[in-house]
Amino acid sequence: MPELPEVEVLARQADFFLRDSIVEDIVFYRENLRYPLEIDAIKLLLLHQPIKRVFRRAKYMLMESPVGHVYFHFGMSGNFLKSESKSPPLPHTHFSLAYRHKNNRKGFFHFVDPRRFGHIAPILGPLLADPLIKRQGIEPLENTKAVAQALRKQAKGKTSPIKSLLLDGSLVCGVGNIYASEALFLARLHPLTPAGEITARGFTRLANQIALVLQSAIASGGTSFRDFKGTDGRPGYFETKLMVYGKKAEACSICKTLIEVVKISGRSTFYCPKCQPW
DNA sequence: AACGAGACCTGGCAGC
DNA sequence: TGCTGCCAGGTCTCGT
Repeated sequence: MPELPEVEVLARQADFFLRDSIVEDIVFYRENLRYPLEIDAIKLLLLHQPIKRVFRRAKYMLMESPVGHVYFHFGMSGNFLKSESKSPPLPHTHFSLAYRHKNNRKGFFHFVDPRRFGHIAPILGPLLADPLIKRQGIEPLENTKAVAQALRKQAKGKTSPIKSLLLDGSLVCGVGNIYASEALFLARLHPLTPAGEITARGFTRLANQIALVLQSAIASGGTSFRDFKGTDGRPGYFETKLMVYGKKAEACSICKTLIEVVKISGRSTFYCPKCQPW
């Protein structure tokens, strides 16, 4: 579920409520998610601390207090839901946080993740020195020229498909399976094109379209594919704007050719064979 | 070194 | 209706 836009939407909504709030209580409902949870360290960083801000880096949501950061990763099915009630809003709620804002407004956030591919972990030292943060690639919304250059440099001499390169988060972060298909469609590049064969102009087009599709998805509140919801439980509306993802055998909205699907490194990849010539 | 497959885990859905 | 098998947005690890 959550790629960059979905995490951005969750982080903005969480920031709105949690910035300048005190964390009054934290409850863990289990001792592990993807990995064992460092519950004591997370409590040390958040409990009774004021939240300075909540923001996103790559597909991670980061909560900052005066003593450090805690990151939330949402895996494939994770979500961060706001509620007025202390009790878990859904099955598979693994963590709850009670906050009180300095204006006395209070509430709860709940980390819900049925598949438990997500994780919550403390970052004790400086954020930029953390190994996890260090291995994240370029933010695709910040500098499209740098994205195009990085992709081009990495692609040099490579015969592996461009789609695989896009999913490498240590190069360009935050682009997941849905938006990789969408950006390649918008840039008119066949997903199986050997990365090394793409021209400089092709990479510029691709970097621009990655940024555009991500921005558009954020503006729409994320992709409500299957089960994604914002913290308020409302779905995003970007799904209605998807051009190829999940549209196998449907007519391309540009040329009416039927959308095809191919597995690339094990992930379903959707494309229009006419709009995206190889 | 670089790539792909497999693993993690649950829920939803299509097909029988 | 109910069972089985397949598929899913991410990312780490292992084997080739």
